[in-house]
Amino acid sequence: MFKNQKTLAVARNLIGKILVRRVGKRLIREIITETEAYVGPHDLACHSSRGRTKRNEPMYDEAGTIYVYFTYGMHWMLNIVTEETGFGAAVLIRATENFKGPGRLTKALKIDGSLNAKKLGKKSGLWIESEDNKANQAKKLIRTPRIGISYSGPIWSKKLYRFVLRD
DNA sequence: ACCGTGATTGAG
DNA sequence: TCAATCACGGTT
Repeated sequence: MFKNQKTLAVARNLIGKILVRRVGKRLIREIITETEAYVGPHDLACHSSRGRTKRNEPMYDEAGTIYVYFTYGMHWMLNIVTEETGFGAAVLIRATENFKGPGRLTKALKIDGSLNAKKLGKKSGLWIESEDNKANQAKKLIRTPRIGISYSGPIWSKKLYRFVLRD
């Protein structure tokens, strides 16, 4: 699903799907309720817009790669890489049903830099359940501008690239 | 509205 | 080197 769709479509379609995290023997299953699309190097809010750096290197790997980075001295952000290898686009998972906010989500699911650049799947212990669920079939989406990216200027900061599942 | 917190970045 | 910034969250 990450390879064959545009980043915006991936962001939209991830809403309502189930994010699964293995921590020890336990599986945490969470319905994704909020995502944001970072659509490529032309998108001034996207990390790839300023070229390849050590931090954003995983964004240039194949679709389905996990891109986790640390910000504000405290928080890990979880992204899934999209589009063609070498392009530099991703979807930020901002929240699930029980964990609102990207920093709280990663904390709850024990997601940190050790997952960076790994692939979604059983091996890494983080994946998306392929089956749709009821919430996905009946999903009612709201689109808004992305959060916390005012630095990207008047055009990109206004794009409706954030998707939220209506409560 | 303000600030903690520390890695990352780009400028010098 | 170094200062500014930051895809946040908790508190005032």
